[in-house]
Amino acid sequence: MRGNLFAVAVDLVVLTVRDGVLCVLLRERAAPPFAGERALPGGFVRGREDLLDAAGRELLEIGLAIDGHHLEQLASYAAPDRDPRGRVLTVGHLALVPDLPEPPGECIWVPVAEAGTLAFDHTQVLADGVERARAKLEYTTLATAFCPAEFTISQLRRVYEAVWGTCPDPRNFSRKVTSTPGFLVPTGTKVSSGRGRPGQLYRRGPATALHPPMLRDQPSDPPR
Amino acid sequence: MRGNLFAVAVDLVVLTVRDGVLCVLLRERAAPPFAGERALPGGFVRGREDLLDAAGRELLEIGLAIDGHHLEQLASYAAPDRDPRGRVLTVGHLALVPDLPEPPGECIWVPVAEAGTLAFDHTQVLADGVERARAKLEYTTLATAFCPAEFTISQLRRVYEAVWGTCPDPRNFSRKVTSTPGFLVPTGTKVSSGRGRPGQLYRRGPATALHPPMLRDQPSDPPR
DNA sequence: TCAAAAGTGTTTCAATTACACCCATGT
DNA sequence: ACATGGGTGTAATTGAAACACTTTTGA
Repeated sequence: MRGNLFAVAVDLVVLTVRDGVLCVLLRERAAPPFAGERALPGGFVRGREDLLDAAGRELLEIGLAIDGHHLEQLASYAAPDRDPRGRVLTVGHLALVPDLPEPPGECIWVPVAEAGTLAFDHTQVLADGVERARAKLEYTTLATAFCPAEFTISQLRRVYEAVWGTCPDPRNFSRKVTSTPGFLVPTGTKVSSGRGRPGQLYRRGPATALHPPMLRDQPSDPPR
Repeated sequence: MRGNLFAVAVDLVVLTVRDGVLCVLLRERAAPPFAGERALPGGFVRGREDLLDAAGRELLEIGLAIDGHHLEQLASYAAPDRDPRGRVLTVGHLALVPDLPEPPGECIWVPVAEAGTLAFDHTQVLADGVERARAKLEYTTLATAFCPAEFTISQLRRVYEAVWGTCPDPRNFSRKVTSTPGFLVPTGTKVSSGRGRPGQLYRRGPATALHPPMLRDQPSDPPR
């Protein structure tokens, strides 16, 4: 078998919305390389694991339950000098989780806008993950992955505002999501958010696609 | 460094449109494993190559020039038993080329609908590649990657028809693509396609995104 | 002259936008 | 009572779908 051998890692772009701000889960590296710098959580693929299994295990080790969370493969990165220890290919994964009371494991939540430069090529992996999340909010129902099991339309709208930085008119947004079949399932109960009229509670519906899509004001120009 | 070692391969989903039919480039495997079966062209990553470099080299070895062709990473596949020789991770790539007079190299053009079951997990890789191409025609100008340097709107429309199986009304399609700034650049010359009124010739413009997108009648429901 | 393909004009319809207005609740 | 957020009604606007019709070529 020609070709050289690689260690294969999975790295996780775990995104959430905290207080209206899109945040990513980062870990400060204890050991070299890049000791002391911030990096995406991740680790090597073990034994007979498949990629998504390895990513799920890393989520578990961080302290996040697997099921109920969105987890998908992003892209692979294998520049020859990306890891000084040798040839390491990493498969970036995107995980979306609802707001959690405490940062899990040894990790910290950092606003995406303040993430700065990360270890390895994780700056690029993070950028790709955020762009993927932004794009998918347009044409899928993925925004619910940022919400707890039951949520109001306001909470869902705040997800769009945090991820996109903007969002359509609240009243039209409400109509759009409730009129898409299978997007939201009303629970029948209402909840008060402190002030104002209480909102209807919803769960995720079975729909995944959004037709027609939700429109951003100035969508970014993705590379072909 | 924990974790086991992998051989890393790149496999290519090379798509083109021949006589109005979406075709994929396949190679019959000479050596085990899967000897005699059809597979996607590909090979192991060598030396200090990055992934896209390795995919470009494979394209060259097949006999296709690199530049001018669209080439992008698709996804990685690493199921533990996908290759009987051991742990091999493959990074699928998508390449789009215009119709070529002869099938390059040792390869054959096979209509995607007749590809059947391929070696390894290449059936899945092909399906993912086709789905990516279908999706990208909606919101990018990628269809021009299937066309030669100069082409008519009819040729471009036939790309949509081949890839999607359907396409909007020819007259509205014409308006849509010509009214999107930067999609098409008229060359000023006309060309006759045997019968009927000659059409205007165009080149690719600098635009990559399509806003608003081209709409399919029944878009497939992509996994979240 | 006719068939075939390119391209324009125009009507119809669906969806988004914008915004006036009412509803329900906490203070 | 009133501020605050939830939600409905509705007109204006935009863009796509549908299709009649003209233009330009080859046979």
